[in-house]
Amino acid sequence: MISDRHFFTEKLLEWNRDTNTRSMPWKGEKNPYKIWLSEIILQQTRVEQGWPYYERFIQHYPTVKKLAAAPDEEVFRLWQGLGYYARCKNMLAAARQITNIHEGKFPDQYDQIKALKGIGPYTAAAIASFAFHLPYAVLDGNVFRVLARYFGIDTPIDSTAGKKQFDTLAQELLPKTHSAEYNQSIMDFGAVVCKPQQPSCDDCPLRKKCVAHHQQLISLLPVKTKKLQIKKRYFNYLLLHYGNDIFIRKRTGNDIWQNLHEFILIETPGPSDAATIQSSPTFKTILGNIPFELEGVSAPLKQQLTHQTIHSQFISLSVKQRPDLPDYTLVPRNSLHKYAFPKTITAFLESHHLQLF
DNA sequence: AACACGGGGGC
DNA sequence: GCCCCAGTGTT
Repeated sequence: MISDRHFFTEKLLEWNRDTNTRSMPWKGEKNPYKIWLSEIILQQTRVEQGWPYYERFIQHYPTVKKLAAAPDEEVFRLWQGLGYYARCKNMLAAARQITNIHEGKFPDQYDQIKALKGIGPYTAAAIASFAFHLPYAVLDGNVFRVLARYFGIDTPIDSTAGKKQFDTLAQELLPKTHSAEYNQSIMDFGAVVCKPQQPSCDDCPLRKKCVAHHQQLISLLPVKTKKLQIKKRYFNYLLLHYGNDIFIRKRTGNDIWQNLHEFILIETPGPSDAATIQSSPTFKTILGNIPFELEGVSAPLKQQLTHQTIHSQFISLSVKQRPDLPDYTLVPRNSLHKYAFPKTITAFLESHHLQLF
């Protein structure tokens, strides 16, 4: 077992030096701010998807102090479309933690790094090893997969026991004086060779001692237990025009699209046509007895999220008398570009050639 | 310990 | 349609 571990680590580093051609904009980066930014953006996000966002953020905010001083709305607008919006909120909070508590200097100890908002065990280990060469092993989707297959571990990776087992193993495998190189190697290896589907076992330098390869377990490892159930939700958006203005609000609470904006929302348990919406009690609460003109109704739009399928339709109305809507703000239609919206809404606006950018 | 959180891409 | 992606915070 011990020799298998030496074999594993040595072959991995050798593969990285001789064969690995994966290039990324932040590879070899030593600036902890840039490493941190890239890691936050890449959480649960493909490199190709996150790359342009990373470059835009670095361009707008070359230092953590610049980011900390930026207006929230401007930052959310830059994050728009990337998903998992709590990351953006936490990133901003962390930037301000660093500026206020650490005087703008990125902390260089694991515990201090992990204490920052939005930084968990993975990101803390990544920053600690890449920026400061501290001996912390990263544990991300790639590492779980590589370890589960090579060592033939069938403990579910989404269980507490599994996390602990893999974490212990990963930490034991880490060559303490080469943490950055090793962490980079195992993640690249998982992404390039030991891929989720159709891994390149024929070219794999580890296959000689890979348990999954020998026992035909490649497609069965790693094991995950949780299966997600997808809820259906029906969003009816009122585009309520008052002169050149329109009503929007910022989404708060624990629901989806935290901190993004939206129009007047009437959520219904099932599909509703525009006529049903207009005669609903909620609609009456919104408009009272104010006369309105129906401008148009969109076709139903569908957006697939990880845990939800959102069916939405947009109902355009105009009023000549201003309704009292304490939760909503009235903004000029041509200033909508200043606010961050979820994909469903930007897609709708673009398809109707409404000014957004 | 279980669950929620976006959007995109591969098959 | 299902799985995965340089995971974290909340309940």
